[in-house]
Amino acid sequence: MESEPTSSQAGTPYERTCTIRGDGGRAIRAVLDRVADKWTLLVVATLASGRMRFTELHRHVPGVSQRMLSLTLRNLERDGLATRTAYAEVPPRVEYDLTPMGRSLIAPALTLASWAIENNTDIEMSRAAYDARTP
Amino acid sequence: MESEPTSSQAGTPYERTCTIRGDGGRAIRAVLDRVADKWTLLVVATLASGRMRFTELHRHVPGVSQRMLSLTLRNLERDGLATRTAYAEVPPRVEYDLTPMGRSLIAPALTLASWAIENNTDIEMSRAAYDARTP
DNA sequence: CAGCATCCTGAAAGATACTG
DNA sequence: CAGTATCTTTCAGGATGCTG
Repeated sequence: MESEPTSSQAGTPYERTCTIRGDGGRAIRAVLDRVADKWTLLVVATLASGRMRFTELHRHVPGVSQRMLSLTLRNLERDGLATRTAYAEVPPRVEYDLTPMGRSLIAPALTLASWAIENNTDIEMSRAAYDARTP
Repeated sequence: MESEPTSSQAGTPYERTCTIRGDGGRAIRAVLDRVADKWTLLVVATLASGRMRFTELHRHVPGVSQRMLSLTLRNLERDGLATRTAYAEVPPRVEYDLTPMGRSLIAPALTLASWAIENNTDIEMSRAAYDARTP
């Protein structure tokens, strides 16, 4: 990782004003590296309604491939955000569920999602306008 | 042996329980496509303390290349999250600032960042444990 | 100073096929 | 059912050099 030359600019007190990157952005990096891929938040959001098995998940998360779902779930399990329970039955049954930590991610994600919903139109329009005046 | 009949899905009323993906994930997709790249949130966070010019920004966002900073800023401007003001001087001076909409993104981002800070250690440990038992 | 133009790479993700 | 195994594509992002 990178050492922090935060002292480069002693005169700027903005680190105190905005804790979002008080550590040089390491926190943001961490959370983004964790959840900013294409499927993680979607899977977490789907699991938010309760435990679910693989195929169910596959149906409920539109567009995800088996491969990506599999990878995403494994990472969630690895990070301690979801549990995987395999039942020794035939046919096999595997159920996924959020851990308390996984569930604690829902609220922050929801905040962001709400922001997205509220501002989506404005952003869309801003883009269109920008593209229109920029050939 | 049938275990308990996982009462998870009765039809699918979970869309009401969890607005995070009530639209099939389009909102999440939208916001992630917007801010989940490597630099956007960091730049927004940096601009949160006030308007800044290019080189200043370049110094304050550790690790960013000129190219990526330039691209990030252009996208922020395009999305209506930041403004770009060029002064007709020599040498040139260009200042960037957040728009109200851009500023409104800070709080949600902060929520997520806080979650990251709070849970980072647990996740790290979970990972280590997972990797240890998975050769 | 504030950038754009190029070239290049690795990692993420999609498509498809196969299995315990 | 619940996944792997491969192969291929894509493209974000880094490195470098040049300019108004």
